[in-house]
Amino acid sequence: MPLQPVVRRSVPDEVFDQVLAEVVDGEIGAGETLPSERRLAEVLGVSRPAVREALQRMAQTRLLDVRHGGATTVRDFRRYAGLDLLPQLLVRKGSLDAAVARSVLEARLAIGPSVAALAAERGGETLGALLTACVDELAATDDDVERQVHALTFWDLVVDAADSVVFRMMFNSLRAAYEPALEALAPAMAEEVGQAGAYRVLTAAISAGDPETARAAADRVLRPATDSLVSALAALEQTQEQR
Amino acid sequence: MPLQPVVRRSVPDEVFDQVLAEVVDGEIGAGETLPSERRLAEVLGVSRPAVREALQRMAQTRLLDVRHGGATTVRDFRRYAGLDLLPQLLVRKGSLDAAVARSVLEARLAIGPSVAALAAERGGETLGALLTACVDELAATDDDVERQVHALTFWDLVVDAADSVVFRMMFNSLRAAYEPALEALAPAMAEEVGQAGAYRVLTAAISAGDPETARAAADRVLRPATDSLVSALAALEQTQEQR
DNA sequence: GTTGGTCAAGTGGTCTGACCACTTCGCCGC
DNA sequence: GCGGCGAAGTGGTCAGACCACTTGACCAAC
Repeated sequence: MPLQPVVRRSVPDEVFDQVLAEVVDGEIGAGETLPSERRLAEVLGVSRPAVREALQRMAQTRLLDVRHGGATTVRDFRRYAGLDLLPQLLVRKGSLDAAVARSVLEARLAIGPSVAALAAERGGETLGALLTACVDELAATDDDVERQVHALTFWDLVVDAADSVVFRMMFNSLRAAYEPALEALAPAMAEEVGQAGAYRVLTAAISAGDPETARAAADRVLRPATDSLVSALAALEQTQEQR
Repeated sequence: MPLQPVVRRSVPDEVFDQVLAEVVDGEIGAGETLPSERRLAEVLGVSRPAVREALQRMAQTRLLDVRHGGATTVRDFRRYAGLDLLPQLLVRKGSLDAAVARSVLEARLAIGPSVAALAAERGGETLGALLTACVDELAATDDDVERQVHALTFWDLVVDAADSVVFRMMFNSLRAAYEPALEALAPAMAEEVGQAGAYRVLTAAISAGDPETARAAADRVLRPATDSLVSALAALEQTQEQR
């Protein structure tokens, strides 16, 4: 068994997670008020600064509305939460949320091709060589986890070449949600990252500076696994509907 | 002159913004270490908890790496920052960053049609009526700011109907960046939100449950303004290249 | 009755100073 | 050279205090 890094959870982290769970699971609905910082500190058995830090972090994520002198109220996270909340939503209570996972797959299928097209438009001279090297590495290994890492690097290069901050940040957010579960997802993604050929075609299109071909090639890289996983998740989603 | 709400900036807010600016402007490069919390508190003339709160918020945004007992180092925000950083990047030092604005436009043009297609697939019975009501309101006013608000509501409904959390959160993040500048952008967006007819076509396609028509209609709503603004920004970007 | 003022209670905002837990790194003895 | 020790410096946490603000009840003046 591979040794795991020791997880060190600070007190504010713990508080953050607990309050977040209350909010996300709907225990405290939007518009309701949270207990006061002092009260929370007392109940949780921690100091007020610790509570405060956690609440401020939640406020920054637009999950709380903290008003000086007034009460702290819960906001509707569905309406206000940004993409950075994705990791917390994707894996809740230790298991993957099927609806969220489906949504992630849909999003990357929608966005990936557009990013590839932009990369084809704007990619510099060296891009082709970098991508090729990356695909070579992907093709050279048999390990699905390693393949995923290389696929991620591949897309990282593509996103860089697209030269669009918003896509860059979207990619960062998605990766932040994806990476922690990378090992667990290895079997699910094996189908996709095993197709080195598809990545080669995409690389060629991008290198050639042909946006529309690149868009289609990217679709061909992403669609098969997306489709099969989405239907698998749809089945799972039925099961999960115990909420 | 319309009365403005009083802005009340807390000490940690102030610290957060200052440190963020240092990081985003590259004054402190990725990998470099920040002064210690005590030192920062002293230099900024505030208490350590205030500094701490700001730094923790930055760490949550993946902009800093805070290690117990060790130094606090700056991470490469280009590689790690999530979409929630968008507002801070879009308007820096009080003025709009052209490259970021261009990127926002590109992203919404890439994503909007896909969301519309999903909405057409999944939209319920009442969706059409809601969208129509929204477009009616949009068509009924002459004020460009109001029109934008209605357009935003329109897309809000579409995103809801698409029933995909990731797109929902992307939309939330984009809106959070967009709304503060809504008034300033009114002239730029007037062209788009003035085309009530295009929104009607899109509404019809979504109501009809026809994904591909909806995709094309959404493209037709978004593309004209996107194209003209992108070229305007390209010219501006030349000017801004004094960095 | 409505308006506006006052005041107390409760909340978040901030500070101080202390101590704990951890990392770093140089010194020391082997 | 190498392992271990320990001081110094860093972030983590706490307690308690006080300030600033909102809220709502109460009351006076119109």
